[in-house]
Amino acid sequence: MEKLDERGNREANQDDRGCSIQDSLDILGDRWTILIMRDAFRGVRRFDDFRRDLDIARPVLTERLKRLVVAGVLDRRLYCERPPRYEYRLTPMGAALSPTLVALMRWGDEWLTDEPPTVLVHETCGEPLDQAFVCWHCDETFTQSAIASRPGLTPTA
Amino acid sequence: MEKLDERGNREANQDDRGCSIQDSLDILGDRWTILIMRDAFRGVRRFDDFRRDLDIARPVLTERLKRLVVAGVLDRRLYCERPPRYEYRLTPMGAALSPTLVALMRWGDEWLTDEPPTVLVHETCGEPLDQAFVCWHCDETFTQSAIASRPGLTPTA
DNA sequence: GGCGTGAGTTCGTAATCGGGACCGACTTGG
DNA sequence: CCAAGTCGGTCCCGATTACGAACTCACGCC
Repeated sequence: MEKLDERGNREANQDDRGCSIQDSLDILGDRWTILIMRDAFRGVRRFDDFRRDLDIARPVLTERLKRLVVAGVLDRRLYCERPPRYEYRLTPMGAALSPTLVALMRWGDEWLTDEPPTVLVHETCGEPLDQAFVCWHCDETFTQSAIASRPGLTPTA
Repeated sequence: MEKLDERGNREANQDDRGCSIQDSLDILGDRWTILIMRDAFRGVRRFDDFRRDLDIARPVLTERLKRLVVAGVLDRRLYCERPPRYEYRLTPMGAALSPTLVALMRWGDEWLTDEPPTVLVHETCGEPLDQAFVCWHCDETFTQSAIASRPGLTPTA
């Protein structure tokens, strides 16, 4: 089980265990969950709205929502006592997924559609935003290259 | 099938069709694909290396790689004629997924693990990088809020 | 000639998905 | 009071899909 790389070192334990991408996918990694989160970002909160919007089978939705609540990305709260009705809201942990969703959306917009992409705009000026990497130290911004990752992910194609 | 919102407008056709998150997930949206892409970013290129690293069933891996090649995110090329051996490399389209993978990794690092997160460093200065939104117009950078999205995704929790 | 390896395919079984029916609590309308 | 509707589920069943093990094929090594 102990995996060694070609140089004989133990791979930075980013690997088979503790890889945070793997961990994230343990929560988000099926055909529906990310779409549920997308809807949650859009403001969808109620069971039947998710169901109708996604056209997902009820038992599956029930199970997914339950998992997401347990995982801590959604919060199930009573919004009406009589009759008891629940709504699902993003927790801070769930809201923190926005960069992921945005990245996914931008990728799809850029590579998968011809239609005009969804633009995110800066509220204060109305100009389009971009998602990028910043180095607060150099006060530099770049969209992709010049990144070294230690350890793990190597974004150089 | 024509869906109208409460104001009677046709929802910005971002919705049930043409949502780029949905489109992206049509390619990436199962338990394995994103992990395959993560490995590809790490430099994994050969069938059996993917298989061993992910501990994925062979037929499933075959199918996923095929889909990814058809989708255009991986390129299958012969790297040895006799015997014929193939390797799978990221295309530009595949490499463009790095922000998504990074976002996912950072989310997992922040919310799912206690271990020290993987830091991406700026190659020229060695200081840690951050992923953020930038407004080239205002020359401002922010990590989350103050974003209005037109149309679709509303990242306000 | 026998073994090992890389890249698969085939097959049988096990888990998962999706659809439809049903349920329980309550509201609204007559 | 009774009927119908809504919301948020659960239960069950048939169809997909996943997974594991075994087999294939083309070679390279000794």
